Amino acid sequence: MNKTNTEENIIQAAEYEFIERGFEGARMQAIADKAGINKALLHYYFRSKQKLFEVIFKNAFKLFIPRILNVFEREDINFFEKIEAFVENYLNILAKHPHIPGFIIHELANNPSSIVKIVQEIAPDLSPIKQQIEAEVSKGTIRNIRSEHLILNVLSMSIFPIVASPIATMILFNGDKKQYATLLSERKNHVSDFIIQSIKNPNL
Amino acid sequence: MNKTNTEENIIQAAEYEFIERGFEGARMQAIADKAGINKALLHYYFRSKQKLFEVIFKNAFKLFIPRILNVFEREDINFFEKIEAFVENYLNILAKHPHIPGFIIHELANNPSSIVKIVQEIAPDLSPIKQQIEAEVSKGTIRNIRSEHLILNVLSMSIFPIVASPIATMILFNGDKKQYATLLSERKNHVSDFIIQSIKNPNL
DNA sequence: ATTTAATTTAACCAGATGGTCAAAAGTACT
DNA sequence: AGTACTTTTGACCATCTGGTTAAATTAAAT
Repeated sequence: MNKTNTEENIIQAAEYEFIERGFEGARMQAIADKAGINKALLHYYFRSKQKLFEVIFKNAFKLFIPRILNVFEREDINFFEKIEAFVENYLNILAKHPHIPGFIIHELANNPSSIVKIVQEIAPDLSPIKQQIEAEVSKGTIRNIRSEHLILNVLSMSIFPIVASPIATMILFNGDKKQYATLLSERKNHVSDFIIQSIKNPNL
Repeated sequence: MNKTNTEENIIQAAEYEFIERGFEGARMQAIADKAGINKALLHYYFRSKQKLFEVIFKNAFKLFIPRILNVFEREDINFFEKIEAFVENYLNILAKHPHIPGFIIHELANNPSSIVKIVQEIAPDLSPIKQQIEAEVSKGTIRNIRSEHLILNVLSMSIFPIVASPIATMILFNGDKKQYATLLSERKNHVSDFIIQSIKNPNL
């Protein structure tokens, strides 16, 4: 076993454990077992549970501040197409990592300074997007809307149905997961349609 | 100290502890301290951490399946006004209990059967609302939309900004909580506007 | 082959945690 | 005042948990 392999094994195991159970629920022993190593080796590579957690959290968070925002820097498509592209992209990422948003939200709920720091470091700068929205409002392509609301609406309709899927499945489909999965797949088109329908200037 | 008082004290303390820290993070000792009693008394009233948790979870969940749904049974207002009334009501409840939705979502993430059972018992029946949406589509007052999507959109835009407030505050306003609070207060009008704008039939 | 450094393990430890128990304190009833 | 029942407590326990240490194994360098 060389160092690189073990370290990677640990990270994968820790990722699963932390994201599935949260910091408090995660067990160092479980991570060691899943990585096929001794618990002491865990502390040899990452000094403490806290340190290991921070590595995992950082990785997870990075996944969700994607280059996807770059969509809004493209000049070959218009604003509505950018929204479509963004939503589709984001929903794809969410489908691949459905447990990460809930994980991030939960761990951030109590605002432990260690994590807040990480978020601040990595957090993306949305001001270009804000400006772009404001520009569209000025141009009159979309009706008057505060940029923050629009951003929040897009993120809400994309992320929430994933984060709250257990309850949503029960309430909407009496627990039928297949039906809910179908609904989710429909949302790749639905969400952007719904948004564009709402913001587009009806006079054009 | 009479029984009623102690029991109520425990429940209040447990509510705070569980909702703030989650089942795994909650400590029986902390609950006992906060209730001003002995830890053994906790087990005298509620046999185990699990049992106590279930009581708290049930209470919390009940708060969010409100009679508010009754809004949709009113006959004195039209569909759009119902949406407005619902959103305003729901956002008020959320403002009063901002930590409960995240709590419910997190505890349900791993689908422990004990909790799933509770949810199934209490979960509201949305079929009247679904039918109402479909009726509006037939009437042509709103454009064609699948009822589940509309419901999910309303809930998403209402709940997500509260659940994800720590990150949202950082990303949108660099951590300025006052600005975010202002934004949230604006949403009582914004969310229903945004929705109605999206679904209303433009030909009418 | 021998020394040196890195990797891995088994055995332990201290503190925390949920939970128990027998006795004490309180209450109600006669 | 005495009995019976409920409520409350302090002391205690078994187990779990993150973390440590010293020794063993393996790999790298000379």
